[in-house]
Amino acid sequence: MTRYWLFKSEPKVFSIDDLARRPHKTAPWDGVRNYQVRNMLRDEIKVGDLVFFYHSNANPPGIVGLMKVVKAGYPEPNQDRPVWFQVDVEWQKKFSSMITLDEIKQNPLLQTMLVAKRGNRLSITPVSSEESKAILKMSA
DNA sequence: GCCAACGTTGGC
DNA sequence: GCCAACGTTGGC
Repeated sequence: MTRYWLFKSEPKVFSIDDLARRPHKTAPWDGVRNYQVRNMLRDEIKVGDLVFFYHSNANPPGIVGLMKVVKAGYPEPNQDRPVWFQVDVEWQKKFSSMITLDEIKQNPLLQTMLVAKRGNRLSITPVSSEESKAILKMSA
């Protein structure tokens, strides 16, 4: 069963277009420094899982496209004590228009999304299959 | 183990 | 740039 996730990135730092320009449209998702998210990267996120790319700190913020996990959690290179993990993601598609945070908040099916809740700061969150269907429908 | 101070995230 | 929310740190 395919699982869905939402990964946040500031487009000024790394955008969906940056991912599309990578060799093989693939990049390691690194730099996570939160233990809860680390554990998801290490234990839960699997090859074949689909990932919504969310632009945070953007104007407006929102979901801009879809990625796929092509390599499951492995330690970031050159780490010593606290070992941080990364996965590799591959660009799948960019939505013809972004689904803004505002639209997410206004869709009754997406009220449950963590990203719609104030104060949520996790850079990676699970997305239910119902939520993912609703998002994909909005993007069509 | 409590909790105040501090740092970071991210919407606005 | 502001600031609310919340995770982390470190003194006790």
